[in-house]
Amino acid sequence: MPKIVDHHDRRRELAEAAWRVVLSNGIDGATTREIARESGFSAGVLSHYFEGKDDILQAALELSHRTILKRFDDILAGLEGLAALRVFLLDNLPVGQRQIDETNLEVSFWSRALVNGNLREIQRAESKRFGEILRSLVEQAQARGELDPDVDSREITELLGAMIDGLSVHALLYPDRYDARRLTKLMDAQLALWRVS
Amino acid sequence: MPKIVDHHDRRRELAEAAWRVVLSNGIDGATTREIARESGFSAGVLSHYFEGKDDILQAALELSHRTILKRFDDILAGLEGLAALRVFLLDNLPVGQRQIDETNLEVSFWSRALVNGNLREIQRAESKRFGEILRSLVEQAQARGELDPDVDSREITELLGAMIDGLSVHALLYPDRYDARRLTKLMDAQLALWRVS
Amino acid sequence: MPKIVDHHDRRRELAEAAWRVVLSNGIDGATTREIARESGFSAGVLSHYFEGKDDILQAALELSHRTILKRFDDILAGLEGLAALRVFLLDNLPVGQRQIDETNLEVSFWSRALVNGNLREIQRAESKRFGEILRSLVEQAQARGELDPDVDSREITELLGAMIDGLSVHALLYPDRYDARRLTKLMDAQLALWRVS
Amino acid sequence: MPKIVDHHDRRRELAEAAWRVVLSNGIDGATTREIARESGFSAGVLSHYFEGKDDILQAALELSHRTILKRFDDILAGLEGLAALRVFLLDNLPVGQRQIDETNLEVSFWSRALVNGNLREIQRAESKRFGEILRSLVEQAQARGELDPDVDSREITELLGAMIDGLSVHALLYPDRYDARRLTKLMDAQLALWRVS
DNA sequence: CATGAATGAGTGTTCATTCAT
DNA sequence: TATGAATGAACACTCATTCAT
Repeated sequence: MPKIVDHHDRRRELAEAAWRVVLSNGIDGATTREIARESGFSAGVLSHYFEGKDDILQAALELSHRTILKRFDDILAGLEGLAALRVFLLDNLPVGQRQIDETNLEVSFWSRALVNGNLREIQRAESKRFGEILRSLVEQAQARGELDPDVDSREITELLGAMIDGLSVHALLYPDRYDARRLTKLMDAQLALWRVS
Repeated sequence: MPKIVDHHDRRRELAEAAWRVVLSNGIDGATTREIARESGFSAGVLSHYFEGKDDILQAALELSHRTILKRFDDILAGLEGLAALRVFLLDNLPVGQRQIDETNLEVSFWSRALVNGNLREIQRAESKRFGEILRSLVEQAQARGELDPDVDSREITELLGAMIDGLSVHALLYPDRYDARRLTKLMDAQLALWRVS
Repeated sequence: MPKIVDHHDRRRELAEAAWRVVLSNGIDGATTREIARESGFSAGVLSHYFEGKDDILQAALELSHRTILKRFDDILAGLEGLAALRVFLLDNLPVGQRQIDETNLEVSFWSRALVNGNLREIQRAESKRFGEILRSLVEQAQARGELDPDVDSREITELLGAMIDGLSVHALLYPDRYDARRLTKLMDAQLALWRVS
Repeated sequence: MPKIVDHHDRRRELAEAAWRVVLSNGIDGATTREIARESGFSAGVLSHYFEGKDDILQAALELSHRTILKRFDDILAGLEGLAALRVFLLDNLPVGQRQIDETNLEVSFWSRALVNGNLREIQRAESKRFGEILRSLVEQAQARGELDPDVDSREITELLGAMIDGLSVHALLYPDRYDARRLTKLMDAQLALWRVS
């Protein structure tokens, strides 16, 4: 019997390598050779686990999404209402190295998603999942009277979602202008706008 | 007797071609050959006016920035306070084809700027100019009592700037979810949060 | 207690798979992976039974030759003279699916045989066996007075042999121009040229 | 003004290199790198003149066809009837190095034509042109009473065409069995079968 | 005996860049 | 100044082959 490798595990391992390469080299510098090198395998191995380069990059993006989604449970455990919403929002800003990396990957894929339907669909699905969680948290906070219940929850959700991505890209491009404290302060200020006086 | 060519004009001409190619092919599909073809010149001509491909792309980005900045004067002519601020913000959302194209180019460059110091500097400078105009408009609106004067103008500016880019990328990636009307409504809703009651 | 496998049988099994792959994919598209897949075995098994890819292809060719030779006995059973010769010739033209496949394989190997001594030797040996049978049938027909006995039997043999391969390649490349009836008619016409008036 | 290269000339030059590489390495060993090396140019130059590898190989085949067709005029000049037919047939057998090379190329492409529609069409067209010339020569010889006028000229044409290709492939694969003299003798014997007694 | 993971050389192809004209 | 022929490194990808299990 040959060495048995779990196909799923190896795919993940290679997708993680792709993830790291996109972060360090940019998405344009993420060549299959470099991904293979980063993974510690030879170049040919990629073809056993992926259809091609696009497939690897998609897998890296989806891996990042899955990682982020999984973390939400831990983050939100024991929290409710506005407190949960705030933690959720702050965790989706580049306030720590982990979040910086995840956001970096996301932004790296935006330019490609503009001209690649597959990537756009992946991000659309993630955006939908993200929006649903966000909206549910917003409505919970409204129900508890912590946020103005008279404002359409969809409006709040879309504004907060846009704020997340807008602050994220600014923080990544101009890290000297937006450190974790500033991001937190800005997000709190935005939330405060919907507080009931 | 050599043909006299305005160096500056020709650079602009080529940068415009690069601009169009980035929009249609994506920034990864923007090859020098394609830019040359789009410009109507031969491939070799690029080397007379640009250091290399990066230089062409930088020029295209800077051209887009200059075009946008020039338009602000027209847009804001005759307007003051909140009205001016609102028009300024809406003009920076992808509400029309021109704005969609400009935003598309901007987003296309973000991924490269993450790993390219030159591009990052260009965008930082533009962001600074943009932020100064925005802040001045915000403060004007505050001074006129149209926006809450007790909120730090820098805070409002940064939130609005983030909102612009966040809504922009969402509208580009998911155009079915964010049409011009929705973007306008959302931006108005955000502005209303700072209205004095 | 190792599993007992008849080495010879397994080679044949794999050679048959190679035979099928050459037919469906062309000899250039006959990869070891595809041959393994077609055989139902894993890729690595080929190395246990063959020296390498060339060896597999050789085995497929030899298998085809053996299959063809074996069939001659059945075909010629009970026939003599010109009738036997005619049946032999027609059976070597692409008049049915079996013959089409066999001819297809043969033609597929010609290009490789031009630059591969091993394959050339295999085809030379087959050609020799084929020629000997053909000549014996020709001489039998001559002896029976069915074909002109004054013509050198080697000459008739070589012309008939060339005619077989020439018609074969034409029929494979231009199947609309040469169906089974036309091939039969042409071969009969050629034979008739040596009939004694 | 840059060095101006006649596109058609350079294509021909490269197609000739491809022609030589197919002869020396076989059609499977005809890599673009090797063709470029043989041409004396770098690998990248091929893309300026051909769509891809298939296009180069097609061009090599078509070049060979054009070369052969052009020679017919010289060969047949001043000849008529059976004499012309005989010279035409002999020139299409591998009796000299030039003909050997041309036939070699042709046979090399047969295996690919079996699975490649483009190549098959090219060879079909050539076969059609060849057949038309052949038939016209046959009919001329029949009209002059040099060949039996009672035999269908199409039948003679198809048999001679098949004989050409059959003898050709045999001569290429087993050159020790078929030298120029033998090929000539066999072709003459075949022609004699239709002579009027 | 059979597996299939892994290799790495080699493939066709693209592309930014150079430079003689 | 503008051309476009030519370069050659780099790219994604394929594939025959090896070998530990």
